[in-house]
Amino acid sequence: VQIGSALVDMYAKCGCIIDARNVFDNLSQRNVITWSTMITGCIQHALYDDAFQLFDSMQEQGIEPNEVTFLSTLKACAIQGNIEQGWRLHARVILSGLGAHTAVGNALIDMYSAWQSHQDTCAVFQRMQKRDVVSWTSMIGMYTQDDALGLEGISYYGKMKEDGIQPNPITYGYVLKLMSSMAALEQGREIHACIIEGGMESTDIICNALIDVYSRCGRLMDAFLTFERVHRKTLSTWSALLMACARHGDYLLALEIFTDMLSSGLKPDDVVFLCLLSACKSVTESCRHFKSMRDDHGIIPRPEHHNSMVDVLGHAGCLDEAEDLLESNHFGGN
RNA sequence: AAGUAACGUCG
Repeated sequence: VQIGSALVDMYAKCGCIIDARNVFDNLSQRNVITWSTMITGCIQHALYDDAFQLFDSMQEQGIEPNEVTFLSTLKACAIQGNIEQGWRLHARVILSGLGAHTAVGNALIDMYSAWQSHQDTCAVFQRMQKRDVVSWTSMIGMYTQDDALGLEGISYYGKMKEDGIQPNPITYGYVLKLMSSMAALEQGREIHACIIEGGMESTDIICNALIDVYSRCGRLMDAFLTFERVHRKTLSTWSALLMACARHGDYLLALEIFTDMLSSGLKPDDVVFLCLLSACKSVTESCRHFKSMRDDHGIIPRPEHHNSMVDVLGHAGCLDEAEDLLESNHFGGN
């Protein structure tokens, strides 16, 4: 059974979900782990219907889902916004006696938060018996969805510390995001001090968040200094810096950054181009990058890219061209 | 042998 489960897992993680399924179907012995592995594999490949069919079949065959099974199926409901299935799972969690399981509770928080059901999220959180970093961090994360709720998010950060739970870089990533959206500078400094105290000031996730904070405060230099400290620069890192240039109105600098990024070997994605386009001031530059994105990098323009172009055209006073572009934009952007 | 929060654009 163990070998079988491991095989299914291996194929699923290699991206061969078909092979995983073949192995799974041909196994003579399957336990909860085998089923959960297969279900998780399907979910990672966005095969949600298959996942839930398997979830039903396993029970028909007398195998009860355990906490791990619930963790991945709840996540699937969160991602696809499958409300009926999510409620059903929540009920099943309670029936299975897993109502007090911390990780399962966290998955529920995350699901309701992804659905934007504020009430349900809070209800689950309050009923939890043991809350860990993930529970608190997920709550704080929920409050980053809406700028108006920033203060509430910060209050969770305070309560978390009172509760003796140590925030981690992910927590601080969210907290910094809240701070910058509220433009709370003094509080931001306090947080920064805590981050340094915790020895987390050089973790990539925090640096990426800091680049953003600095750029919103107009501190381009600090954004750059932070950028230098990032060990593994990802697309997020680069686009945060591109946005910093864009906010600063420095197209040439953005272009230089973009070129550096290309020579570092990373492949730009649609978001990187959005940032670059938002730094463009002239129609020629903007068109050039737009075409290069589509033709050289094979990225299908989204409505947002067109909108970015429309902005530049508008600023340049080319209203007719802007209108043409808007009309050719069939994706419903404005 | 399976598992929950993870940083960038606009939203």
